[in-house]
Amino acid sequence: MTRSAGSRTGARTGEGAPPDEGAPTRLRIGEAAQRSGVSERTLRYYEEIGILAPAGHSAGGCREYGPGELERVQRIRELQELIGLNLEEIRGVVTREDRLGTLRDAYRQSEDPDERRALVLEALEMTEALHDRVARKVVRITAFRDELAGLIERYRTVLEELDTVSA
Amino acid sequence: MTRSAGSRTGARTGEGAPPDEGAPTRLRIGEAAQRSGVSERTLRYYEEIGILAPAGHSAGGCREYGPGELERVQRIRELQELIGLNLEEIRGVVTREDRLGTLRDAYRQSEDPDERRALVLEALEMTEALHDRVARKVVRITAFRDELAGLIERYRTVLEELDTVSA
DNA sequence: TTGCTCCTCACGTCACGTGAGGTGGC
DNA sequence: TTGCTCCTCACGTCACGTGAGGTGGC
Repeated sequence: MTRSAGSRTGARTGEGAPPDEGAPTRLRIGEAAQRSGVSERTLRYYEEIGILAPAGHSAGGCREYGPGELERVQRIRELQELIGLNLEEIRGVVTREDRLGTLRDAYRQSEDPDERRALVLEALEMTEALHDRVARKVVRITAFRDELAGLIERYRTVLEELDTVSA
Repeated sequence: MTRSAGSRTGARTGEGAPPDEGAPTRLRIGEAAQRSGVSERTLRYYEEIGILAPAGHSAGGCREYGPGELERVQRIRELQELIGLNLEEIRGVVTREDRLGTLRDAYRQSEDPDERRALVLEALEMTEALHDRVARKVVRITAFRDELAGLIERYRTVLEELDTVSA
């Protein structure tokens, strides 16, 4: 409930703003959407289905997003666009990553080592599976790119022939 | 209306079938869907919106697909999954490719050379635009793959550390 | 006749898009 | 007060998924 409502326009047009007071930059939904390249609706929808919560709310009830949330949007988009996961699958991935994140918190370093090991192993296997999917897609898309390059070559040849004939 | 209904099971389990009678293999929607890796509904939907027509119909009214249609499905899928075009954009691409295809028909070789040139030039520019989009995506997805590989490395290191500590 | 695949509606779903109508801080 | 951005419904859309109910050839 730390009342830090304002701070709009951020570091936009160099205005000699005071050096950060320590609190990370909080953006309202409009700016957050623009910077992460999605729509406001998308951010609200991600919140609705529980895969991305705002860092907090302003006094007036506006959603506020920090850098961590923007990174999360990037992650979600990568998993969605580059691998082709749906949002339910993505929930599974980011939930596991969240649990892993808690491992790095200092006050949890003393937790059950077996459980820690199991969690890291699970994350390793999940990431390997994702890597495989991406690697296969890289193969397909590279082949497709080369196919298009070949097509371009042929069109150019045809054009040259058409020109030499008409000349 | 060439009545060639039957020919199911195709060249499935080596049955010593008579060597092809010349007519290209026609598949009904079930086999066609399986071979191109999409659902029957998807093939019907593509027909509904006018981007893929069956090669013909059997006497009983069943849709029949030839090798050309299966290739077209592949093309549509590449444009959809690897570039991220929607079906309206895909319609634009395949329509242009169709017009280009008519250029190769012998009985049309005598058409207006200026129009031919314009068509090929148009196809060249369209393909270059597609190539650029794919190339950019290759960059992104390769970076993502490497990022995942780095994550895997780190998880493995963490696991080793956990093991040496507990040993 | 029984199985299988096919057919045509037609409603459901996922991931948002797009207004409608209203509030709230500079 | 005027502008702007934000809010919450709520219906629309795209690309299919998923039965319902029925026909047709081996």
